[in-house]
Amino acid sequence: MTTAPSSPRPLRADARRNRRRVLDAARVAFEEGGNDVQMEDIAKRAGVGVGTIYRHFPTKQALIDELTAEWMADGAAKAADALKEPDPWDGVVLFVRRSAEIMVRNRGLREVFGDVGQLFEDDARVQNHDLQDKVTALLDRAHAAGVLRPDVGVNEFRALMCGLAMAVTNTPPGAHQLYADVILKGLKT
Amino acid sequence: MTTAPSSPRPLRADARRNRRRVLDAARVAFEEGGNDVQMEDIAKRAGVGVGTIYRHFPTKQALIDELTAEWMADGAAKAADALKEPDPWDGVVLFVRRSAEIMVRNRGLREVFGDVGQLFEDDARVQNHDLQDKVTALLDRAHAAGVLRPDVGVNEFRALMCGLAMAVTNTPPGAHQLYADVILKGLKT
DNA sequence: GACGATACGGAAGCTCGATTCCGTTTGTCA
DNA sequence: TGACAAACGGAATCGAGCTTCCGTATCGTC
Repeated sequence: MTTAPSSPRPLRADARRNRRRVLDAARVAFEEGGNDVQMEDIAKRAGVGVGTIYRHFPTKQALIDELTAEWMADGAAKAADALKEPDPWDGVVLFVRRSAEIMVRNRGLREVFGDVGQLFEDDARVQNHDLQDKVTALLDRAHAAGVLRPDVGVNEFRALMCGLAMAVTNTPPGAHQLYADVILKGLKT
Repeated sequence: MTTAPSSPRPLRADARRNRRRVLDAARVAFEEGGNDVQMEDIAKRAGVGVGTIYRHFPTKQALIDELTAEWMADGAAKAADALKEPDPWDGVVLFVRRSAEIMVRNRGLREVFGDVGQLFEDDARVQNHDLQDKVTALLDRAHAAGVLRPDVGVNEFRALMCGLAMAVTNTPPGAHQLYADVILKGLKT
């Protein structure tokens, strides 16, 4: 996933620094502008030339994938938090609410989710088993406690989260918790 | 909205025929492939040259807008049906269910909805007051009967429908009614 | 402090799709 | 049926972005 975790000699100091700058700039840019930020914008924000981006990431998509992996890891962490909640239903509520909050601020993530089909069918591109597993655990626990609609599995849940992302997209600030509430109410047994 | 409803001389017979063919081909194409169908595909399906499309519609966007207007009109008709339902809540249910069904089959419409901000803020481009008004009536009636969450107005409802569209997007066939149910349950007082 | 390997910047190239243009064809009207 | 306007087809043009390339600058090592 990350470039060369193994053998070849370590990056030169300036290269390491630039790689980080590119990633940071790209993160901000994609969170704000989604897929239609341009490579040149990112380069400008990072204070490097486009060529430098390509030295570190073979394509725009590879760069996005790297960020996506980060976002998924964050999500997995959030799910892990939610699992710490003693009450199974509270766990679900917490996770959905937080997800809504995150998605309001991250257009790139919303778009990635819109692509779900592609993203999740083919596990080659972005590793997300961790997120997948944690969410499954969260839902299983709620099912076992009989507080979550039994016909909602991970896939259905994911689709609903995509929906939430969409609803949240062009929405007056603050309203996003309303959508989270509607979905939560709909999910409860 | 439609090209020149008024003064200039009527279209020649072949032109009229071609215009219809283009529109029909475009409808099918956009329903299936959304915004990324290409003008040339449409031309091919319609059995005309690209030039002919441009004789009738100044840009690709104009063509999409024309179809969008049709889709909105359909939606308004569905909302009108729903208003005929004697029970206010049944009306909402009917409308949401049917909308879900329609959206599963129409990628173009889903994408248009994804753009909601643009589409509805600026009423210059596509006329949709009719849909807007009918849905407002539907919701008002349900509010008055006390069966619909009072904090859900047209805008919130629209956002939720967008969400539904998204959820429905990469979904196993048949599952879309599940999402409609979840949202409906969440909407009910 | 000199040399080779690495990395950099950003102009040029390439691809893909929308849109334009114009020589040719077809419909309409007398 | 002939003349003219209207419409057609589709090759050529144009623009937008991603990606490549290469001359120059920097790093790390001896």
